[in-house]
Amino acid sequence: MNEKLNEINRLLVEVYDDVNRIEEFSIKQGAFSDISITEIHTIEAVGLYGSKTMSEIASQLEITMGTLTIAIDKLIKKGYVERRRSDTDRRIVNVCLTKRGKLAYRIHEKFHMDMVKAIMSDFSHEEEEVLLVALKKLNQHLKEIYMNGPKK
Amino acid sequence: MNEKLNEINRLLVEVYDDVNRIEEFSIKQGAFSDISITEIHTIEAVGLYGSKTMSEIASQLEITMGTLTIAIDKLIKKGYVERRRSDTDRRIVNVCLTKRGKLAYRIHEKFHMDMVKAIMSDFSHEEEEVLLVALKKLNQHLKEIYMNGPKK
DNA sequence: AATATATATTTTGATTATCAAAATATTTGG
DNA sequence: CCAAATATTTTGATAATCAAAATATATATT
Repeated sequence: MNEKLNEINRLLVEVYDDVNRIEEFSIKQGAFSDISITEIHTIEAVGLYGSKTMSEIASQLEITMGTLTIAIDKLIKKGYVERRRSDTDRRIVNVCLTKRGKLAYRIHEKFHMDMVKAIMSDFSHEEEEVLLVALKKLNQHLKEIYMNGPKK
Repeated sequence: MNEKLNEINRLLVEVYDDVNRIEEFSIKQGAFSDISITEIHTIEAVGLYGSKTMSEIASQLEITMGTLTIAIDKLIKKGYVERRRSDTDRRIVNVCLTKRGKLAYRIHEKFHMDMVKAIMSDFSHEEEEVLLVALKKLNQHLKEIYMNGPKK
């Protein structure tokens, strides 16, 4: 019994590490080698459509606004995002993607889709369904653990 | 079709982020709040039994030896590992866990097991089997992507 | 309206994790 | 014995992060 848990744990850890490495690798190789994974995630959080405030982005990424300010400064320098003060409330800063930022977003999105496609191509339709259900449960459970603390 | 891929992708990303947060949280709350996730992973790489050389640990963690030197310095200060020069080849440094290091290792291992147990408790025996197979395939696939580059 | 309080963001000062390249110490092959 | 190889550490740099202080603006209260 414990043996199976052990194997699942090992597989999860390996999958986790691999995803990390592959994502890192795909960025370093691609057309946008001047940005890091962290920066791609910031670009993702800004989103394709319209603009978001600093607080919105920071809370979505679960980082402080201080950290975000620096991240956005750098992304502006590199030409991926724009910063604009709101006209209606001049405390608020609106951030949106530039053309280049949107392109980076789309390419990263495609990378993710290709990865998932590659993974799924091995599965039968039935297995696919089970995996979907399993992932939902897994996700649900992790959220619960996160809410209530990991104590057993 | 694309819709399902999208959902699987979203679930995978969420699971990934949750695991990260939960692991972080579990360390910060527990008996070893003076070490980070990175440090726990270094402790894991040193391993419970015997000792490992700096090169072995660095290559396992895929970090440079310079980075590892600093990490080990800090873990020694905090009392989790010991450094000893080999008697047979005085260039080589052997690192092993202290009592405290071993305890941290075991507690982190238990955390992982508890998490997997919590996840699996929701699954029927059949689902469990499918998940195991799915994880194996997923893992296999990721390794292939990693080897051949993520280009489709 | 004037002032106090609240809100949104940036700045400051610090820490951790990381790398590449240079330096050091030791071993091994000729 | 010396040159080359090997194992590690040191150095100098950068990225990502936080908490707390500072700044700017809006809102509420008297």
